[in-house]
Amino acid sequence: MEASTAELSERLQRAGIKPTAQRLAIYRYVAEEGEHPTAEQVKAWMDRNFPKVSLATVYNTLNLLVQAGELRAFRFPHTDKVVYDRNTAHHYHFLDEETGTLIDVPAEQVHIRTDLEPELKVDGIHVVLRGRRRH
Amino acid sequence: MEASTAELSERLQRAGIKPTAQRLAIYRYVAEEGEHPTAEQVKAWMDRNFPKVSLATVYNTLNLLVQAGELRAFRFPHTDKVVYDRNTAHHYHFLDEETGTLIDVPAEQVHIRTDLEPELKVDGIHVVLRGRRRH
DNA sequence: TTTAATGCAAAGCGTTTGCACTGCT
DNA sequence: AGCAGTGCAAACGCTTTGCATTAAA
Repeated sequence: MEASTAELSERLQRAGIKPTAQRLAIYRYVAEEGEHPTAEQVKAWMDRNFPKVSLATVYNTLNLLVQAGELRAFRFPHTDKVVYDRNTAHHYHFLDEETGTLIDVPAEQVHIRTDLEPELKVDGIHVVLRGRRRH
Repeated sequence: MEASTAELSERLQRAGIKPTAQRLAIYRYVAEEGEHPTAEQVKAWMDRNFPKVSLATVYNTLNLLVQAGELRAFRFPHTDKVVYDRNTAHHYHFLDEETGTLIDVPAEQVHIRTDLEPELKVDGIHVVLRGRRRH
């Protein structure tokens, strides 16, 4: 499911983002290749595949994509770095504490029932499952 | 349930922490008065109640207390600042998005059932409920 | 030609660290 | 005297910002 440059470009335009070459490269990576990358990892990929892009542009573009809803940004307990997630669907995460790897968990695989005081109205739930993946 | 200085002092000693005046003051605040305070808030309280304590000592002491298991440190999605929690029992949090207030939620009030691929072995779960408290 | 995007370096924010000094024991 | 604890300022890691330069419509 490799999207063409034209497709990616169109998706950016639809999101209200002018599809410059730098943005397309970043978008291609985070939307197709990167697995929960940090800004640092995006920058490293760009250095290899689209040299001369500044870290500021990486951050600016990632923030744009997040604001446009094309990407989600998460902060996890185990690191200070923001992690970008192409999965914009409702889902949770499993953190493999051995490797630091994040694994998407579909919302249907986690069932939560709360029994709170009635004045607490829940609008959303954040779940991080911590553990190990057997190998 | 105001603990005496002697009691607090003893608790610190039992935790392997030498009870200096600064540490006692910080411990008194976070263990009895502060509601999920940040280091900044601890420092502000100290400035009012125990002047001349450095920010470094605040951080060092909070870290000591966390290592000793007397306190827990959390990072939440809505802020970069670490939040200290005197509740060392297994519990979750409700974040009032209107006020930024954190409310402890006893573990018994949240029931979670997961249905993951068998190779994912869960050791712990992080839950943050986001919403509003009706008033 | 007007406007937006980029690159660079500096600043910002929360937290940590190095090191000299203080004060118990 | 010895040594843990403290205070100060500098350093740190990640992210954002200001501003001059470049590219695009």
